[in-house]
Amino acid sequence: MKIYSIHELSTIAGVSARTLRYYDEISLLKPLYVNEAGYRFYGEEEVLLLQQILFYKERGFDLKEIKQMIYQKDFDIMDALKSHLLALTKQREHVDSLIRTVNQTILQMKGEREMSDLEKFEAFKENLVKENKKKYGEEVRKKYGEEEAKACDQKLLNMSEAEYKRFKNLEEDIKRRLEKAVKTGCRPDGREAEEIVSLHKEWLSMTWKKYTKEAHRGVAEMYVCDERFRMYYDEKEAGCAEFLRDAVKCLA
Amino acid sequence: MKIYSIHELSTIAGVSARTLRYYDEISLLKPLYVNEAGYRFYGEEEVLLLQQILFYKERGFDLKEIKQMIYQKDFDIMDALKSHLLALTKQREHVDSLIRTVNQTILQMKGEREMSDLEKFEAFKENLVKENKKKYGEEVRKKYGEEEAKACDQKLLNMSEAEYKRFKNLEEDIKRRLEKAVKTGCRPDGREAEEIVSLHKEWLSMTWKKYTKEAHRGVAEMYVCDERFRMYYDEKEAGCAEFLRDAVKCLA
DNA sequence: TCGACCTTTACGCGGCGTTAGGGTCC
DNA sequence: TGGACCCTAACGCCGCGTAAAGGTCG
Repeated sequence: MKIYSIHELSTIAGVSARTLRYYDEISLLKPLYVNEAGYRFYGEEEVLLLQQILFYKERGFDLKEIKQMIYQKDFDIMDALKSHLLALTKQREHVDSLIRTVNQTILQMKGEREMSDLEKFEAFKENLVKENKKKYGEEVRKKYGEEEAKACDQKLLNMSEAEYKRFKNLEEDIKRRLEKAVKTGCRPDGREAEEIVSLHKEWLSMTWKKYTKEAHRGVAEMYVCDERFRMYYDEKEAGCAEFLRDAVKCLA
Repeated sequence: MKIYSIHELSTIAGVSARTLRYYDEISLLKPLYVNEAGYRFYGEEEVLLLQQILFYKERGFDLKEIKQMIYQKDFDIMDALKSHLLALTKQREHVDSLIRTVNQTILQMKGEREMSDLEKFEAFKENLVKENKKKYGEEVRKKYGEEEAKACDQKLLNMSEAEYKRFKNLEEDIKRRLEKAVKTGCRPDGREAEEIVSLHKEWLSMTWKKYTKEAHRGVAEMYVCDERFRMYYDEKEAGCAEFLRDAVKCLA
């Protein structure tokens, strides 16, 4: 089993050694063992616990609460992980809500919209922590049961960071080549267009169960209709979304 | 102009009165004026400043830093808002990254995947704060110029909370009716299907610039191919995504 | 005159950062 | 033997919460 010194663990986990000593002091995370000189050493179980601690911290629990949770007699890491998933999806909604508030405030400053003072703070209040804390106790386990599938099974969010980065790179590559193709006036039934369509197919296939031409054409059509997508493709060069749609229409 | 007492402001902003007094004490947020009895009163400008303070807090700045930023000679709320947008989109990515880590950890615990100890903490480290703090200073303004469009112009995130809630309600309504239709064995070319398709069209139109049947059919096709969507519709009742696709094919 | 609001002053806490002074490992 | 690591002990900071003791407003 891999054993870590205090500095090693602090490095891989991105916390300070002082923090680990403090966690030891308050018995939140004890080392696996301590040698005669007093040096602390941590094993695999401690690594997992530390990860749990950090997740709970992200969710806004204080250390005392965390201690109670992870040293409950029936603490189950699997349950905890599922609970993190739920909490994190709430976090996402919270951030989205903040983004909307910023956007609305911008619109208001431009004079394009009215906004009450209450609205300006709505997003901050969303009882994040309260909601969060309710979600543990006895009836949690049932809740997980119901909501588990909802939170877990989005393919994108199930990728590893490595996979995700590859996915993102491909996405950017497609965008760059699209921009160039439009700028240089390529034809949507030409050689380069064909390659772009093929890359796009590959990219779609990373998240699709079964690829079909019809769906591919449909998505391309949507890129033009849905502003969120069109703005993405047309960000630097107008007409990219349409070029992609036409290319897919011709070549997919 | 609307004038708020300390308690009123604390209520609409979701902070404590103590906090406001503390902000006064450290000269982070002074009242508009103080009456003879020492009562504090806040006006519209203070409301806006408090909103800025809270945004910066969400981004992880401490009060001293915030003070420096908002009392810079050339502080511009519009610039600040745009900077918040950028920071918040990073936050979203951060949360997504955490979600992926949780999912991967779950897979590892099920024995379906290997995971290094480093990977377990990758998402926590993402130099959120550091990245965040770099993004202010002289060269910020240029940056905004470049990235502004990217961050701002997603239609969904530009909705007000009220609009957004209506949007979400419609979404849920569609889902419920779909589930019922599938469960009761409705035909995809029947009466109820027609209504669902119509609701779905309305829902799409809330984010689409121009609605077209082709795009509608395409999206419906995609719902079946892309797990992320199919899982959403099929969550409680299998076959919803396919039902919707078939209905759209027949009736749109 | 009452009760809801406001004030200042002061102590305390959580979660560490940060020395200071010294031991240990290879 | 040196330098990279480790230790404990102690103080200090930030951002408030909280309580005490009292003034003010309608």
